[in-house]
Amino acid sequence: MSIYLRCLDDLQREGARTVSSQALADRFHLKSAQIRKDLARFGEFGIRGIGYLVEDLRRNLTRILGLTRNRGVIIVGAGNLGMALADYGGFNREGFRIVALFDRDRRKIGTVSRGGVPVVDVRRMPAVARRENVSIAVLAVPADAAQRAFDLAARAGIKAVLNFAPARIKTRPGITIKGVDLKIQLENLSFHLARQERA
Amino acid sequence: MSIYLRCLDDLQREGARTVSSQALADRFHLKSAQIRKDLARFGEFGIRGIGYLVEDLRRNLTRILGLTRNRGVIIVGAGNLGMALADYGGFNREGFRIVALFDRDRRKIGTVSRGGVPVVDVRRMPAVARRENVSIAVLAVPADAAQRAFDLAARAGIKAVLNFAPARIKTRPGITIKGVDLKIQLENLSFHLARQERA
DNA sequence: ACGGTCTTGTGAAACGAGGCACAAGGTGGC
DNA sequence: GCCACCTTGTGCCTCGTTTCACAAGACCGT
Repeated sequence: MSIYLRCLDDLQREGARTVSSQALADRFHLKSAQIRKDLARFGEFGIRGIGYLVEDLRRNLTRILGLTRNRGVIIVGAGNLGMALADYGGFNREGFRIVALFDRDRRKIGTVSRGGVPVVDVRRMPAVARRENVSIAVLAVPADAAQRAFDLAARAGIKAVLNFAPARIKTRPGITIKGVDLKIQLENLSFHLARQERA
Repeated sequence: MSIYLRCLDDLQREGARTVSSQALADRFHLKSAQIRKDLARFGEFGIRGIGYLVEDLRRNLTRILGLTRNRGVIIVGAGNLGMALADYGGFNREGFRIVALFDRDRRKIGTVSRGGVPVVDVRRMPAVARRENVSIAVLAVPADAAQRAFDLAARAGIKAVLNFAPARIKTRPGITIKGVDLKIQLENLSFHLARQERA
């Protein structure tokens, strides 16, 4: 549902001052009623006869998504994956701010990623997380270190976790965890392929 | 739905010869009826009074998911992300086989990743993909190269694409595309956080 | 000022996923 | 052989989500 926001950014860049639910629906291969229902859940942002004011709707969406203040994010694990995620795409412009990478390897601690994100000793995670008021952590560690990394993040006051490690993590109440397991993604693709091939 | 397979692997390692839908349900915090419905969609694998034969069900699931022959996978873009994905976790054992990384950078071409995956000139993609009968590609390139990479993969006969670039790609009929956009993931987490904070 | 034409918001209908309960089928003990 | 006991497959129901259809509001040309 947050992909609407991305679309609004595009529209704003294109200079559109207003947009109708129908126009949005076309962009997403959806029905216009769906768009209206989604948006109406959080208040009446539209104007009948006109549509939605792009600028206004964009502000409201960023507020609803909790992106008013740039949320701090930490990345645990400064391997290839962690580095890649740190330099991914310009978050820093749009709602998120990668505060630091954490690792145990002494040779990595003290360096910075190509994008300028510092690599910090994992033991300093609680201090840094609290000082910068970080509530989101990304786990980019090997599978066998995932649970430990999670526990550490939990102790550091993290409230939401994005887990890239191919491991099932035992969470605890009050912490949202979302897994991004590449193998499952590939299996879903393979499943779709198998269906098509049978048909 | 494909996470069942992972569970069956675990069970087989534990030496279980048979498993009931109830036992599976407990592992996933689901109801037993759900499991049975899911499995019955593809045929009657269970035995009344006994449950499911682990070995047998596992074979059937891998067949349904199209993993009977290890599917070949290519990765486009040999940056940090591509390298990390290539060495991710032991796919090669379980259904997928990373064939090659592709890149345009001459300094990278000819090298191999830590896990032993070779980096190949992007112009050889069609030849390699067809020779190895690859049908899945992973896009790990910058946003501005994503569309070009996709077109290239399409010409190479790729039928399914996993896109890590933060860009919307114009697909074409017959090709399944699945986006894994980190920013959207983070926004979803932020949304959940915002909801909790308001409550 | 006023009819025509947009577009939103929303009640009603259609659809699909998830859960319950039970008949059918199979095992093991006696 | 028979009976108590399991477990699957499936018809029914419930509930949330998507879709449709329409009244209410807002602009525009005349």
